Amino acid sequence: MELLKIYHLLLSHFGYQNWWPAETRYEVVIGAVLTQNTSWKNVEKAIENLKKENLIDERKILEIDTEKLKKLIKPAGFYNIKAERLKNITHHIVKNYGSTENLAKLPIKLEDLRKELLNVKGIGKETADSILLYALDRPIFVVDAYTKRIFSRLGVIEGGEEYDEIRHIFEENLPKDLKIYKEYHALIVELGKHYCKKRNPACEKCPLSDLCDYSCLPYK
DNA sequence: ATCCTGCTGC
DNA sequence: GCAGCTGGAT
Repeated sequence: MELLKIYHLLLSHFGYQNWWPAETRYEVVIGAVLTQNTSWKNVEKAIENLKKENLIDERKILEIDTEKLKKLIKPAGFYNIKAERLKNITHHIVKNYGSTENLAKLPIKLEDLRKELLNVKGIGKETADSILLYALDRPIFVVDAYTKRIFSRLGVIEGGEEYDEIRHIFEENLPKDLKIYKEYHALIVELGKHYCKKRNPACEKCPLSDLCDYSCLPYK
């Protein structure tokens, strides 16, 4: 498996992404929920709205009226359910750990913490893993729609595999390294957005074209 | 399989 | 105009 090689190709093409773009752990949690099926650009606006009101704070999100929260996060779309989801995950964190910062310090087993997050309504596998990796610094590989698309086009996976199966493929073929996990997923997103697009992929310029049979590039 | 939503880029 | 977006629940 050449997953590490692909990582280095992406890294030398795009450079370090230094994900996740956030000032605090809790801001990562908020971003992870808000970006569900939503482009980051729109999430930025929602987070800006929250920052203006100094709301990137677990207690304040719990205190704020849900209708007001909906208005503030509106730019991120799906604001009705996302407001509830933000309340849900925040309530879980505060009730059990006091704060995201505090949760990050606790020596809870990764699998246990993951199951716990998945029990929060509105937190699925991808959101849970994003929180674990980027907010809590836990070594877990995040799989998203870009990951599935890119690596099925590359032929590394078939495409129909389940989330955790794909996650295991990455975890078993990469060094268990936080930095690599964080950067790799960020690089995958970058490639998916600008090159390995759903339609009209830019295969000619793709840094992985040498490894990929998906496109119909001439003389390949 | 469908619903939930605003916004950007083409 | 409308496809697509760092999904999840029903």
